[in-house]
Amino acid sequence: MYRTHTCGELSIKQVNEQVTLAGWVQTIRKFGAITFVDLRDRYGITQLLFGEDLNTALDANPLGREFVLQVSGKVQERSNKNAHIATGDIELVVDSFKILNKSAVPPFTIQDDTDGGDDLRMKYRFLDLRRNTVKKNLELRYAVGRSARNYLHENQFMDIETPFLIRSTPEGARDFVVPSRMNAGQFYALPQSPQTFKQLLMVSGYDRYYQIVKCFRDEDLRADRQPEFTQIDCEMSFVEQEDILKMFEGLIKRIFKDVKNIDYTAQVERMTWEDAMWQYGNDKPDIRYGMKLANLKSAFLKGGKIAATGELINGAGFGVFDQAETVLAIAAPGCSEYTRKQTDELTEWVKRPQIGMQGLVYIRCNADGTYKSSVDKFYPEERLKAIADAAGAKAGDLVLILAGREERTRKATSELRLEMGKRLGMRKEDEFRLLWVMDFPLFEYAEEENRWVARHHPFTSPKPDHIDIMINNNPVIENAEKYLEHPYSEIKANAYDMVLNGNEIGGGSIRIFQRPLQEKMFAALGMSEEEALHKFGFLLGAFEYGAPPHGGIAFGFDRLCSILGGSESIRDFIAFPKNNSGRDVMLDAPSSIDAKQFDELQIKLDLK
RNA sequence: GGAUCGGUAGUUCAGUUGGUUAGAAUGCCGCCCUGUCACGGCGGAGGUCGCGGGUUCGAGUCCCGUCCGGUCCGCCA
Repeated sequence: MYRTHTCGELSIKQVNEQVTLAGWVQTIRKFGAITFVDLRDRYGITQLLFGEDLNTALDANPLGREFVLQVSGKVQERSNKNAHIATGDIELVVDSFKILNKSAVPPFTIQDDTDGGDDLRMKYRFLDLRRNTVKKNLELRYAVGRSARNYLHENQFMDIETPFLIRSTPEGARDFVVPSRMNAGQFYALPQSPQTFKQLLMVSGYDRYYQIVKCFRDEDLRADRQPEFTQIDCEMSFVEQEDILKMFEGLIKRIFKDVKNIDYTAQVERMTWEDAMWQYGNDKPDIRYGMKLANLKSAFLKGGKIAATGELINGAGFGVFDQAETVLAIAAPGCSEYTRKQTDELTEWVKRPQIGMQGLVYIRCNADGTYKSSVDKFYPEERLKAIADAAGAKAGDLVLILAGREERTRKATSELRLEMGKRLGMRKEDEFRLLWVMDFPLFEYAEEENRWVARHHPFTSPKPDHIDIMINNNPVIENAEKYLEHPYSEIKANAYDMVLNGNEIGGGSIRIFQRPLQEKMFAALGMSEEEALHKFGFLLGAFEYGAPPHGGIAFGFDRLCSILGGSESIRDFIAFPKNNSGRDVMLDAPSSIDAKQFDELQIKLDLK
């Protein structure tokens, strides 16, 4: 027997018991004849005392960091207790020990605040995983998964596996492809999601399905995006949107309770996509704080100067505003005292290429009721007050105004709102606010391809009221610049995203379940009948055989874990993640393959 | 595809206007220490300044190229 206890469980109760532990050497503290060794395993740390009995004195320094050690001895109460660790009341007086394995000196310290950089930690990820902080993240991930499984199981969801080697359908993200040896020249694709399989399972009558499943997308990475990632993938039959929203806010609330011990009793708020875009400038608003976007129509800003007659002079305002397609503002609370240096810095911030604005106009709403702005010469004070009021500013606030092309300005103002929220400490890590964003547009117009693309995916159903618009109109666009005037722009989808603190953690829809509508959808996306049959014939065929009404949702498991764990990066919550360029630096993958493998696949490499 | 920051001891970093032998902390090795838990004390080893080229009397420092890593934009139905 290698051990009788783990390194995390001994306490005052076991005093005088003879025990055996096994684990890794965390630290060695030598004091002449006696030596303290902290022994670590997955469960905790126990202090070992060598040398009280001279037989076990460690004279020749036989141990090193991360050696694997088996020790036996008696548990004794410590004279100096350590309140920082669970086993701090006791120590193990070693009477015999065995080095089970030696260790090379690790390239970084195995501690909570390691001295290792990200790159090095990834290369030696097996050592990094020994660290308490990383272990905690994986434990949290396990807890989230377990909680989800329990909830879904209790609600009659059935875990069914779907294949990883499937057919490539170049719609949406790029596929990872895998060559087939037995079918030379042909390739499997790894699934971007099990979407069509779970819909087929609905046709098969498994009316509540779930899977915690790997998905693969060959797109560029981010701190919160990996090429292989995990979804909590769910689908239900005989449901309306309302049923799904209730079921899955229940899931998230359950996870909050199980994992964070948070009773999320509040109603999960709901917002239409349109409101989200107007009020927050993006489709995943962080509603932990206000600072909503105010739309200052350029007409309102025009005519700043006042003629002798008391009338406003049309078009005499700040030229940038007069010409802008959109003028948006936020009121940063309590920032009226910002120094020139600070406002200049914010101006530089919005001018960065990632934000891409030309400049930033501000109005100080001073505590004494006066107004001061960077465009004073264009607007009299009462006009500034009117603008500030429209932006929802109070005395002491700083109004920040951006102007330009609608899409860019909206995006930039949204970013500025998030940045100011961060700087003002309004995005509190321990506060969680859920939100459903609903009624997304069904289509988006892809200018490069001159066609409509599905905003969610091509299996999403339109709002019942909008089905006629889809059926009765030709998707072809005569004038690409005026796509907004096309009836398809009006069509809203039965789709919903769950947003947590400004992050999209899940999204889904009520699906199309009738063949004619699904065919119409493929046609709307510019697919010919043959093409649709070729790519999705199996699904269209299945819809002929009694497909039930159904819908579902998929949650980004890694991202959900990272948010619950208070981290920006999902890599911390994945045991073996890829780096920024999609590489596994530990395995040094991807790599080239043997000539023999190419032969078997009948593939000749000819890189451009 | 683009922007931007970084690469100096095992590790994390500092290194002034281009100027003597490239430093600190930590880790590592040795010695001392019977109550530490970030132990302490003394001593020691450890460097192709990512790589290639250029400017210069002289380059860690300036210029060009390249590789690697981080973050972001595009992309991610």
